[in-house]
Amino acid sequence: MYAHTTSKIALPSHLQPSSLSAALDSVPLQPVSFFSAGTEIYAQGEKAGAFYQIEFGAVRIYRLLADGRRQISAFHLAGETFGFEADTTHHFFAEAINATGVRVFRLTAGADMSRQLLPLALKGLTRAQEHLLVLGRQNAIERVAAFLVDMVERQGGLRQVELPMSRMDIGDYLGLTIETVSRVFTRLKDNGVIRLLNLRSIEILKQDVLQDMGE
Amino acid sequence: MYAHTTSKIALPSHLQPSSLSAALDSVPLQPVSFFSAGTEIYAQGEKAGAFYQIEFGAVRIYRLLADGRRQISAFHLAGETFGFEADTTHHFFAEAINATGVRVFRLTAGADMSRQLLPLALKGLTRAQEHLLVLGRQNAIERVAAFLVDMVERQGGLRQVELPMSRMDIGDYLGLTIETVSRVFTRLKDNGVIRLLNLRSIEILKQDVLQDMGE
DNA sequence: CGCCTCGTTGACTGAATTCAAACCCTGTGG
DNA sequence: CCACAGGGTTTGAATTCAGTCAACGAGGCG
Repeated sequence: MYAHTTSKIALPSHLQPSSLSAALDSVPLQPVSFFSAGTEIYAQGEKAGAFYQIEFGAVRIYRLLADGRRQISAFHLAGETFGFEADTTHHFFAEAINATGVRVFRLTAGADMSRQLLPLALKGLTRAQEHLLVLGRQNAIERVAAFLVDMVERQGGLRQVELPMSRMDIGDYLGLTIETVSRVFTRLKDNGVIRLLNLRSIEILKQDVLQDMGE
Repeated sequence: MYAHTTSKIALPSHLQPSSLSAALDSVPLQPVSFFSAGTEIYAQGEKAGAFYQIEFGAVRIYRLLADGRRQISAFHLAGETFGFEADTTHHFFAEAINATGVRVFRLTAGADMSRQLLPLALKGLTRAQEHLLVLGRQNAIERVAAFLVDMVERQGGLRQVELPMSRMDIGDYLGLTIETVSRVFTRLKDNGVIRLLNLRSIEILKQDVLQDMGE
C-alpha cells in the first residue's frame, strides 16, 4: 500500500475545516498520509484505534456480502472525518477513491476524545439514517437526485459539481446497477435538468427540480 | 398524548441493562414515562435535548416523505437507548409501538454526557450502516431473514421470537410492502424454516438456514 | 355476535436488473 | 500526429422480482 507523509496543504474555502472539524482544533496536528487511487485505508476486521481527516481527495466506506455485492455506506470528501468505531475492530472497509491525503489521529489509551468525537458520530448517524430513507423508499430517479443535491451542498452549492467516484461507486452507494445510474443521468440530461461536462463533472441547470425529486 | 410516571420495574434477564446502558449507571435514575400504543414520543422538527431508555415495550424511529412513504430506521426494544441528536432539533419521529415505558434523561446545560453517549451513538451508527447493506443490496427473503436473525439475537437467542410490531412496520423497516413481507413469511413457513405461533410470535426451526440467508 | 383492522393470497403490472453489444474517453506507442 | 487499446460508460432487448390492485380470511374488541 502506497502511503507517505508531508506537511499541511492549502484548501479551497468551502473545503476549510467545518464547524464539525473545528472540534479537533485543540488536538495536535498530525502529518498527512497519502493513498493513491483504489488503495485500502483500513479493512473490515482490522484493529481500529484511530480516526482520519481528509486533506484532499475522496474516500468510500463500504461493506461486502459473501458473493461480492457491495454497499457503499458513505463517501467522504476533503475536510470530513471518518474511521471511528464502536468496537475495537473496523466493521467496514475504507478506500481512497482518488489520490487522497488524510491526517491520521491515533487514539491514545489515556486521552478521552469523546467530547470531540460525539458530534461527528451523531452527524454520521443522522446522515446514515437519512440515507436509509433513500434506499428503502425512493426510486432510481429520486435516489440519483438526492445524491446530486447532497454533492452540490457538500461542494458549496456551486452550479458545477465534481463527482470524484465512478458510476460503479454511485450505483453501489444508491443500491442501483451502473446501467440504471447511467440511464437516469441520460434522462436528467434529456430533461434539461443537468448537463454532462465530462464523465466526472456535471452542471446543474435546474437546481429546484432536482431538489424536489430528491425530496 | 398519554404519558405518566412510576417507579422502577423488574426486567427479564436478557433485558437487563447491557454493557452499553451500563455507561449510564452513574447518572441519577429518572422516573418512567408511559406511552400507549401508537403515541408519539417526539416528532421531527421538535426541539431535542434528552435521551430515552426503554424499560418495557418497543419504539420505532422513522422518517416520512411528502407523499406519506415511511422509512423506519430503527426499532428499539427494552433496555435500549435512543433519542440523542446531532442538532438541537429532532430529525426523526419516535413512536411507541405498544404500551411502552421509557426513562427520560434530560440533557442539562452544564453536564457533559459525551463519555456516556459516544458508545451509544457509535453503536447506532454501525447498526444503521449495516442496515444500509440490507436495504441497498439484499432481496426480499434476505431482508426478512436478516431482520429475524437480528430480532433473535436481541431477544437472547431463544427459539421463540416475539415481534412487537405489525407487518406494516416490518415492511417500512425493510423497504418492502406488507404483501411482500407476508409472502416471504409464508415461504419461510412452507420451507420449514420458521413456524408462525400467532401473528406476533414465531418459532425459529432452522436458525442456520436463516443465518445464511441474511448473510 | 358482528364489526373492523390487519394479514394473506392471487393475478397482473412495471421498474429495475440482467445480458449483450456498441460507444467513447484517455493514455500509449508508433 | 494519429492509430490503437482498454477500461468505463452508454444503449438496447429480454427477464424478473417486487409492487399494485383486489378479494378473501382471521383475530381482536366492543
